[in-house]
Amino acid sequence: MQATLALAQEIGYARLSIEAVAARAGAGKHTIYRRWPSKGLLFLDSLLSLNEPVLDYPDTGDVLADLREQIYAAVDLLASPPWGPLYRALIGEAQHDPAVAAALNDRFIRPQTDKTIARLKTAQDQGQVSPDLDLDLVMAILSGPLYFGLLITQESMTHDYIDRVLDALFTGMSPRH
Amino acid sequence: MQATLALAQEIGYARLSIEAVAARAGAGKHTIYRRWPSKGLLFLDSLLSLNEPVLDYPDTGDVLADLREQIYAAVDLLASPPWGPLYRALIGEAQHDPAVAAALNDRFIRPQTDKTIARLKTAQDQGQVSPDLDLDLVMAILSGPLYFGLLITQESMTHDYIDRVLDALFTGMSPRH
Amino acid sequence: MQATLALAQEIGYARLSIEAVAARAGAGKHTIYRRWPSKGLLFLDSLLSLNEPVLDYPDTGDVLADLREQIYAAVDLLASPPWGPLYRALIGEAQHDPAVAAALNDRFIRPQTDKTIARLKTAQDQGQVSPDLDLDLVMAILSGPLYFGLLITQESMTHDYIDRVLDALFTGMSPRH
Amino acid sequence: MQATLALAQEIGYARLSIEAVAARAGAGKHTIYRRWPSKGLLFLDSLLSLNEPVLDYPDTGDVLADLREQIYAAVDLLASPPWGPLYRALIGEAQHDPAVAAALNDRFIRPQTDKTIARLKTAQDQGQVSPDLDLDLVMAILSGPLYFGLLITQESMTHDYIDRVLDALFTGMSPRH
DNA sequence: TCATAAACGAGACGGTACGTCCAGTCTTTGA
DNA sequence: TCAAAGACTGGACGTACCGTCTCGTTTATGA
Repeated sequence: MQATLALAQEIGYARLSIEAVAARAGAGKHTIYRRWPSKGLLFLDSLLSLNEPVLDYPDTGDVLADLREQIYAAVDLLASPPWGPLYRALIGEAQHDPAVAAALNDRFIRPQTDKTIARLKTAQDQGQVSPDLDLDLVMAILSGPLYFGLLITQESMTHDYIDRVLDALFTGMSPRH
Repeated sequence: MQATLALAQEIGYARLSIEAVAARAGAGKHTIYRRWPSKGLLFLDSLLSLNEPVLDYPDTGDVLADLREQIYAAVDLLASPPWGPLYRALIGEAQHDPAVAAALNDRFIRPQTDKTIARLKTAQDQGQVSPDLDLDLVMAILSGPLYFGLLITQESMTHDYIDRVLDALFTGMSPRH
Repeated sequence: MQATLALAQEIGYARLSIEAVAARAGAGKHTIYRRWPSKGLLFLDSLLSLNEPVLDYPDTGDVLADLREQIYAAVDLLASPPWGPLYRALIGEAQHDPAVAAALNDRFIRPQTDKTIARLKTAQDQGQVSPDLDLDLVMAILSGPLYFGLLITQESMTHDYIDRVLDALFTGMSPRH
Repeated sequence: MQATLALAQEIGYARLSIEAVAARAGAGKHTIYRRWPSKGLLFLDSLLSLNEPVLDYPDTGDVLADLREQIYAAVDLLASPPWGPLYRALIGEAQHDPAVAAALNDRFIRPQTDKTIARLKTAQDQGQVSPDLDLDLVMAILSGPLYFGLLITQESMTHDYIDRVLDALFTGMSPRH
C-alpha cells in the first residue's frame, strides 16, 4: 500500500489525494482511513518504510571521522532523487499538522539523534570531546546547518559543503582559536 | 486586505481558504486572484507586511555581542504569539510550492543574511573574525540550530538556548580548544 | 429479528439500513443476507409478521354491511400509528423493486382480494349482487379510492370517508339512478 | 438539465444518483444541489417538464363520454413507455419523502383534480350528475381503481379495462339498479 | 463423548454515492 | 471601467452503506 508513494513522486505531495492513493492501490478509501488518520501520517509511514535499512553509526575510534561519514550517508540519502523532495514535503506537512510533527520526531528524528548522541557519549568518555558539552545541543548544531540548506536556501548538499561546515565548527570560527 | 491574516491566526494557515479571505475582506475572489497567484504568496505578503520594521543590526564594535543581540531579537519575534506558528506555516508551504520558497528567500532570508554578512564582514576587516571564513556558511551555522529547533524539534526558543548555542560555537566543541 | 422494524418506526424506512438492523439485532450482516435478498423483502416480512391475526371476513348475510365492516377494519389497521406509514413505505418500495411488488401481491394483496371475492361470490349466489359483475374489478373499485387517499392525497381515513365512498358507489353517481 | 432523466430511463430511478446526473449533464454537483434539495424533487421537476402539454378536458356536453376520453388520454400517457415506470417511481418516492408527496400533489394531482371537478361541476349544473355528490370523492372513486391497478396489481391499463370500470361505476353495482 | 459441521457475531474489504467545501474561471451588475 | 458578488465545472473531502468475504466461536448432530 505504501508503495503508492509512487504517486507522491509522480505528482508531488501537495497534489496527492487520499482518493487517488486508494484508486491506485486498488483499495477502498475506508481501508486507508481505517489505518491512517490523515494524509500526512500515511505519507510519513510510507516514507519511513522506504528507509528501514537505517542510518547506523560507524565507530572507528575517531569521532570526527565517524560523524563525517554518518552525515555523508544521511545527506546522500536525502539528496538522492526519491527522498530529497519527499522528505522536504514531509517536514513541510509537519509545520501544518502537529500529529505529523510529533510522529516525525518520534519515529525518525529522535532515533537518529539518539544514535548520534550515543556515539558522542562514547567519544566524551574517551576524552575526544569536551565533557561538559550538551550533546542534544551538539546534535542541533550539527544538523541545523544542513536543514537550513535543505529547507530554506535549498542548496544542493555536497560532501564538500559538509566538510566546510564541520571544519568551521571544529576548527572554530573566531580568530582566538 | 492582508489584514485578513487575522483568519490565519484564528483557524490556522492549513485551513485558510482564499474563499474565506475574500469573504472576510469583503472582496471578490477575482480581486485576490488578480493580485496573488496562490494562497502561499498571499500569505507571504501578508506576513511580511507585519514585519516592516525589520531586524536591523546593531554595531557596538563587538561582533559576538551584536550577533547575540540580533539573534535575541529575531528569536523573540519568531517566538511571540502571532508570528511563530505563522512563520512555521510559511516555511512549511515553501516546501510544497517553489514560488513561495523563492519569494521567501528573496524577500526575507536573503536580506537578513545580507545584513548578517555585512556585519561579519566589518568584523572580519577589524580582525575579530578569521579572514578565511565563508560568511554564507557562518550564516547557515548560526541560523541552522535555531531553525532546527523551530521546525524539527519544536523547542521553545529561550535566550538561554541561544547563549548555549553561541557558546558552543565560539568556545569550540572539541577539547583541543 | 423482524422485531427490528422498531428501527423503521424510529428513523423511517428510507433511512433504514441493513447494517443498522444487524447492529440493533446483535446479528452479523451475513445472517441477514442469508435470509433476505434485499432490504425491501426483509421489511415486507417484518411488516407482515406483525399482522398475523389477519383481516377475516364476517358473514352476517348482508354483503354491504360486511364489506363495510371489513373495510373499517382494514382502514383502522392501516391508519393506526405503527402500520400506516410503514405500509405506505412498503408500497413505495414496491414501485422500485419488482421482487417486493410481486411478494406484496402474493403475500398480502391477493389473499385479501381472495377473501373479498369469496364473500362477494356468496352474495352473488344469493342474488344480492348482480351476477355479471367482474369481482376482481369490484375489488379494484372498492380498494382504489382508499389507496388513492392513502398514497396520493394522503387524507386521514375515517369511517365517515369510507361510508361516503360506499354510498356513492352503491347508490350510484348519475342522476338516472 | 432535466433532459438527464434520460438516465432514469436507462438505469431506472432507483439506481439514479445525483452524481451520475451531474456527470451526464456536464455540471457540477453543487449546481444541482443549488436548485433541487433532493433527488426526488429533481426527478419530479424533470418528469413534469416532459408533460407540459397537459391533459385538458374536452366538453362535448356528455359528461360520461368526456370523462371516458380524458381517462383514456391519461392512461395512454401513463402506459406509454417512458412515462409509466417513471411515474410509478415518482409515486414510490413520494411514499418516502413528504416533500415529494406535497409537490406531487400541488403540481400534478391537484391541477388534474381541479379540471375534473370543474367538468363535473358543469355537468352537475346541467343536471347530468346528482347535485349532492361530493366531487372530490368522485375524483377519488374514478382515479382510485386506476391507481390500484397501476401501483398495486400492476395490470396493463387498456381502454377496455377503463370501460369496464366506468360501466361498473355508472350502471351501478348492486342489483337494485 | 467427542469430532464435524453448520450457523453465527464480528468486522475488514473494494466500491459507490452522499452532501460539503474550495479551487479557479467566467458572467452579471452597480458605482 | 472596475470591483463586488456569485454562478459555474471540477474534484477531493470524510462518512455511510452496500454486498462479499474471511475470521474464530458457539451450537448441534451423528458417529
